[in-house]
Amino acid sequence: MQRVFEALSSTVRRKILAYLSHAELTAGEIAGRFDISKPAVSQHLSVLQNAGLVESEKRGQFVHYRLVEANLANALNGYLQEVCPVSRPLKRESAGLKNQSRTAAQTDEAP
Amino acid sequence: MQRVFEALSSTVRRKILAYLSHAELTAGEIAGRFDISKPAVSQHLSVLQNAGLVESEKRGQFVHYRLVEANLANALNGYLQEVCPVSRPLKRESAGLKNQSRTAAQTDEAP
DNA sequence: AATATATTTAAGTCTTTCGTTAAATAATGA
DNA sequence: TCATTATTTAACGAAAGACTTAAATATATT
Repeated sequence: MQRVFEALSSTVRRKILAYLSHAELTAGEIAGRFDISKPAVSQHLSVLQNAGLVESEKRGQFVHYRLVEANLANALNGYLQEVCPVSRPLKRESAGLKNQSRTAAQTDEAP
Repeated sequence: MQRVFEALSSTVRRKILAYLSHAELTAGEIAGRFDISKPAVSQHLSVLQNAGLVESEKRGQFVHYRLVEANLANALNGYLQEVCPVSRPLKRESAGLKNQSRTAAQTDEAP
């Protein structure tokens, strides 16, 4: 929990997760999408991996990274239900979603 | 988005939110639940307030803090829907849309 | 074997964050 | 008014985080 939220506190790391949500990528492909050095990206990937949000597999000389969706979803949904108990805020929550011009959904999402 | 995740990256701040999920509390009541100084807690409350996760109201000499559940839920659910494909089919289904696949843009920052 | 490519580790700097104590602000009550 | 209580602001040092470049490791190529 601590590591997940710390991992998510960085814009670069959230962007990495967004990239990985579309496709598995090598470390180099990820680094190529940022203006920072490869070692810097490598460190960000370590943080994400230690948080359980990504996993890596070495194939040949490349290291492929992929998102671990379940861990991200469980961490965020779990925390949400801890702090925003489902019983109480359903109506207010979906009203808020509509208000923010995001399509309202996921009020009854399974864990 | 940035401020929300930065706010959530601290254990103390997540605990404050947990306390506030059960009841509205004054700054002093919150500070009394931690072993750090009152100014430290006050700063944490500022971070939470700047992130839109809590709001405060001064009544007499006390400042009462309460959780803004909708903002927390929207931030976390919104991010999850961006990054976790599993949440997207549900979203489509409940919205009755026949949207093809993921929208490629909008990776991180909210519109 | 020698070289090139992909990635990580190491070491150092710079900035940010987290805590502290002391002082300021504001409401309460003797 | 003066003192007390509640809270925040200010200033500062210690710890942590995010970069950098240089070096190490591992795989592929010639």
